[in-house]
Amino acid sequence: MAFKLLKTEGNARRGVFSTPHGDIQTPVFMNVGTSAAIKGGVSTMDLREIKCQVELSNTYHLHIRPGDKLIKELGGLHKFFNWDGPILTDSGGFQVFSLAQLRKITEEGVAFQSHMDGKKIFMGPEESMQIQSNLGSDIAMAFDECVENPAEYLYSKRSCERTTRWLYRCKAELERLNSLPDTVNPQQMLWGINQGCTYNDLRIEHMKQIAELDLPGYAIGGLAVGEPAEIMYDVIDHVEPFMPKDKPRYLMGVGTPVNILEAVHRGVDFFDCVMPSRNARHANLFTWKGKLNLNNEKFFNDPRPIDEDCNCPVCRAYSRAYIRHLFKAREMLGMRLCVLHNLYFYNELMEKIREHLDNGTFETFYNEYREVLEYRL
RNA sequence: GUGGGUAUAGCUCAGUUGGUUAGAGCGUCAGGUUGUGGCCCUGAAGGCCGUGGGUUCGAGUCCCAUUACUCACC
Repeated sequence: MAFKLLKTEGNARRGVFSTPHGDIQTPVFMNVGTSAAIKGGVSTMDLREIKCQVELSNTYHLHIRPGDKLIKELGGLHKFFNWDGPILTDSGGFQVFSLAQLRKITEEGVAFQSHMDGKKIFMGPEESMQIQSNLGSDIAMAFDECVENPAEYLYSKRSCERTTRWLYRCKAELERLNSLPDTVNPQQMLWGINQGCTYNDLRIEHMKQIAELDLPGYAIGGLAVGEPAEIMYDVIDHVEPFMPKDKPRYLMGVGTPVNILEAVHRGVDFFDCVMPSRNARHANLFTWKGKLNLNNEKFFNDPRPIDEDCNCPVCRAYSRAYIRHLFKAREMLGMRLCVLHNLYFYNELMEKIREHLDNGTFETFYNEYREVLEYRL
């Protein structure tokens, strides 16, 4: 369970991270399957074909439905949805703040109502670890408070301090759970999460605190929540020097292809984002020449693939006109094809980044594609 | 055939005792979407108010005729 740094170019890093379910080549994009399913009808049978290395699922959602105890009974998440590669589970911290109703935060944890049925639920560090242990993911994320942006300085400071205390409880609880005889994945790891809103001094102070726990990985959370991208980059620039060099860094929930390029450039290794799949469900696609909205009328008779430079299973077989027709006809296949393409694009973007890092040409690639990827076709 | 009802945006419909530039939802067109409820948000285009007369300073609105659709009865 270790991170091996293979090569660096500036701050950018090329590495490999070992997990109980195989190695992860970094930088990497994790494909988001919140409820143990990639939205849009993509199954784990498809994941290898679209170059997915890591799948991400969510504690909050799976706890509410179908229930983490059921998943444990059925042999854990890997078996449940037929994926034998690495899985990371988010702690539920973010969802408690983004989805749940009527939440009440105390030192113990958060009491809230489920967004599905209004049921009252309590989740604290121990509960989050117990759920993630039942799921048996390879990487469990710490239970944190994702502070809204903007937030008061004093509130952010106190929240960070509490998130640090929660992190110690997460670590203790996971160590206890991993030592139990019937645990699903005894080598499950805990990664810590840096918070601090947009206050660089809080970010740095918090990062120093959580680095002391010597966890196998560290994330930057609470970004891309409405602040301008430049502020996000600035926070990364400030926090990165205080993140352990020999541990993977994960920028949670980010982002656009350009956000990812910029973050890799600044030393980040792991990413996840709903953007490729969510946008795909509305026919918003990413290509090597820019962004494209297949709903646009101009594509109604376009015989070309989504991206002529793409080698994904969708671009090898289907035209823009056909996929646009599927969307207009509300056929679910349209959504599925677009999600497959966008995830392949993201995974291929990461593969190219890795190749360029291997070859020492990342800087050139970064400069060449920063603007192209934002262009609207 | 007789009697009633309806006719307004592509669709389903609002529209005050007659009073500025006739509205909504859906659809269309175009933006947005960052640790995911397929949700949602923003903007735009789109009307000879069935047709022809009439009353009035002024008609989507009142009157007459006509056409189409529709319901009931014969």
